Amino acid sequence: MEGLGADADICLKCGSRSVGLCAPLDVAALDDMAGESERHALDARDVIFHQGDPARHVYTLTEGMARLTRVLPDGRQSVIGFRFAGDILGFTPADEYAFGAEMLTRGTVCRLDRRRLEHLFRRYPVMERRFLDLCVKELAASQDHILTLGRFSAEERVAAFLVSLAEAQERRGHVGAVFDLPTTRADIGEFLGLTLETVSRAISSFRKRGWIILHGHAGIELADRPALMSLGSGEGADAA
Amino acid sequence: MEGLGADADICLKCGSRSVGLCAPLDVAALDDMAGESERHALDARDVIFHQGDPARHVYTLTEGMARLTRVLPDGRQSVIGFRFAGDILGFTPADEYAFGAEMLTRGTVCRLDRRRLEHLFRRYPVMERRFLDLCVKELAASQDHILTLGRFSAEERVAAFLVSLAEAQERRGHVGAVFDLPTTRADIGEFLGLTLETVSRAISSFRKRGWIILHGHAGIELADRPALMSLGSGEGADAA
DNA sequence: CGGCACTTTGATCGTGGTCAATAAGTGTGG
DNA sequence: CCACACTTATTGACCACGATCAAAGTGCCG
Repeated sequence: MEGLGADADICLKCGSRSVGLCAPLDVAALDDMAGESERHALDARDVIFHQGDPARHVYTLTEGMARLTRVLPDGRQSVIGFRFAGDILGFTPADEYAFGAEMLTRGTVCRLDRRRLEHLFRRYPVMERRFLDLCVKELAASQDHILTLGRFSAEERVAAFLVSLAEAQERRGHVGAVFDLPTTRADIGEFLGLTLETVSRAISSFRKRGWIILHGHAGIELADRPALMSLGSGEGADAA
Repeated sequence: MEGLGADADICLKCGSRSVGLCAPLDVAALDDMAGESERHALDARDVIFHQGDPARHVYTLTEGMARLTRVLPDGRQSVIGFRFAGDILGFTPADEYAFGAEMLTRGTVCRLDRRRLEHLFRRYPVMERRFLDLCVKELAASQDHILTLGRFSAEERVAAFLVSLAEAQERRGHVGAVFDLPTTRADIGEFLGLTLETVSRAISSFRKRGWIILHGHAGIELADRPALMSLGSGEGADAA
C-alpha cells in the first residue's frame, strides 16, 4: 500500500491524500487543521457555493471535478475554469465569492471557516506562503487561458483543452490512455468562448482524423497526442 | 505639501509615493527596503524584462504605464494586461518570467532582487500577506478579462477597456475629463483579442454616437460614461 | 418502452478578420 | 519653417470562421 509520499498531503481532517496544500506542514499543524474543517460529500451538479454568497469558507476539493462559473448581468454565463482533486476553492480577501462553484462529478470537499484559516496563517506562516505560490500559479494559468481565448481558433482551443484535461488527470495519478470527460459540450464551450455546436464539430473532426477515440460519453482517449499538442500550443502553420 | 497619508507608501528607496504595497510596514521596514532596491528611469518602449529571462528581480512601477505581453511559438502575440503606477511586475515563484514587460510611456521602476524580497518576507511577514492579497485581486481581474474575451462582442470589449482605463487612472489620482490613451490600436486589439481595424471601428463608432471625444492621439474624454459602462459590463440588450 | 438530456450534423447568417488604400499625426533634417 | 519619411489611424470591400437555427440521432434512467 502507498505510504504518504513526499508530495502526498493530508487534507485537513478528511484524511484523504491531496495535492500540495499541506505538504510543508508538520504533524502538529495537520492535527490543528484537522480539528477545524468539515468534510462534505457531494453529487454531480451540487453547488459548492454561489456567486455573490458571503465568502465565509474556503474549500479543498478532495475528490471529483468542479467547474467555476460566472454570470453577467444580462444572463450570459461563462465557465471561468475547472478544478480537480487537491485544488483550493473560494479563497478570496473579498466579502463575496466572485464566481460560483458546482460539482461536475460526485466528490468530496473539505470546508474550513475563513477566520480559522486566518488563524492558521498566523500560527503556521509557511501555509500563507503556500497559498501565495498557488495563487501565482493560478494567475499564470489564467493568463494562459487569456491567450487561448484571445488568439486561438476554435479547433486550437478544443485541442488545448483536451490536452490540459489529460495532463491534469495524470498529475493526479491517472494511469492509462482513457481519460474522464465529465463535462458537457456546453460546459467546454462556455469555458472556451465557443458554442456547443462548434465544440462538437471540433471533436468530431479530431475523431475523423484519428486523433482521439471516444469511449462512451464520458471517456476519451488521446490517440495522437503530439498532433493535439502541436495544434493546441500555438505552433500554428509553421511546424515544417 | 502632502505628507505621507494613510494609504500613501514609500516605494523602496525611490522615495516616490506609490499605491498600496508598503502601507502596512513600519518605518524600520521601509528603511530596510530602501537599502535594497534600485530606481531606474525608462523611456517609452523600453523593455523592463523579456519573456523567458531568468526571474531575478521584482519591479514596482512607480511612474508611467507598461504592457505585459506574451508570445506564442508561432509568433502570435498577445497583450496579457496593462500596469500602472503602484503595480508590481515580475513576481513569480518560477525560474523565468512567463511574459515580457515594456513601457508604454516614460516612467520609472524600482528593482528589487528576488532573494532580498524573500529575505524581507521573512523579516516582515505582513508583506507576504500583502502580496497574497494583491495576487488574489489580480487573479480576479484576470477572470474578468477571461469573461470579456469569452463572451463580449467587439464593441463591448472596447467599451469595457476604455472605462477600466479611466478608472485605473482615477484610482491613481487623475482629475479631469480627459484621460491618457498611451496605447496604440494594435495594443488594445492584442489585449482584447481583436484586430486593430476592429478597435478603430469601435472607437469611431463611439465617437460618432457622441460617447467619446478624442483629444489628439493620446487623449480621450468619456463624454457619455454611463452608455459605455452599460455596454461594457454585459448588460446586453435587456437595459429596458 | 418512453422520456429526457446531450450530441451530432446540416444550412444559413453575421461579426469580425483580411487585404488594401488613404489620411492624419509625429519627428527629422535641410 | 517647411518638406519628407515614417508610424499610426481610418475607412472600405470582401471573405471566412464560428454563431445561430433546425432536425435527427444516441444513450441513459425511470
